[in-house]
Amino acid sequence: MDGMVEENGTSGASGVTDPLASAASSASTTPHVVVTSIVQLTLPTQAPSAQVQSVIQPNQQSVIQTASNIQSVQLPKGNVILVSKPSSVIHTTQGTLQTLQIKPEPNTLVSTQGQSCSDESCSDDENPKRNYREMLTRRPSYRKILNDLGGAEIAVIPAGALQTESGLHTLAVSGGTGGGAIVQYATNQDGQFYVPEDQTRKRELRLLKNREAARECRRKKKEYIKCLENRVAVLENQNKALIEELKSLKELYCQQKTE
DNA sequence: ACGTTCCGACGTCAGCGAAT
DNA sequence: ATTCGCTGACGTCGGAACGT
Repeated sequence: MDGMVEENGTSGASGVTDPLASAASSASTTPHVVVTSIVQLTLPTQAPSAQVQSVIQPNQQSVIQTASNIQSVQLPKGNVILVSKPSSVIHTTQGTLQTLQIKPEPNTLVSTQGQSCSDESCSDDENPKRNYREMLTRRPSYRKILNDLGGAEIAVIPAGALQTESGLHTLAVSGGTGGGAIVQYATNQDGQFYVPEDQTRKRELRLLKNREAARECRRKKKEYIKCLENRVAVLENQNKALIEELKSLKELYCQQKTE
């Protein structure tokens, strides 16, 4: 933990966007956020040193981590942190652990209570494209279709059938994990099937990339759900507090009225 | 101990939109 | 038109929890 924490105390820190202004924008969802001071933090290590000038609400002890090496830096209470580097993670240590990852936009304000989150996945904005996509029903996979048809594990098409102009054949394959696949085969002089090497390599590369993409996608999805859950918790607390406030104000009003 | 059910993670396919 | 990345859907697997 050799991170450098530098207290500026003003919003005019070098190259720092005005946190108050940003806080105001996030205050639409978090009107109770009070900025007390600004911490400019340079995370340690040679690795992607996440320079963080970041954000947080008062009276919360927080931890900032870089996404890559997960080294954390404890911050004193009562500071506002402005994150200027994407791919940083902020954990609060108060109550249940909360994690926010700053992804796409630098200079995005983040609050540790999860009311506002820079990740697009945490946005309340309606995404028409996504909504549209969600409305679309997906057609069944080839594997399912084959199963429904009572198909065998592998449907082999005789050499010569479905031969394309390029001299390749198309086979529908199922089995193993996941859905079916359409694979192109060539035939040699004996009429036996083989898969061209470059095609095999391309396929392996595509599968590898997709594997990693799927992993990342799941990670983001989990993060998003956590973010939503945090938000629910925060809003529930706010709601409770407002109800209490309303109640006490009512009582006060009634008292004064009777006097 | 065993079978069953549930759950989370994974790999793959398919389809979409964006980038080229 | 093609390529690429993202993500929903699907099937599979392994482990935990549970009932018998």
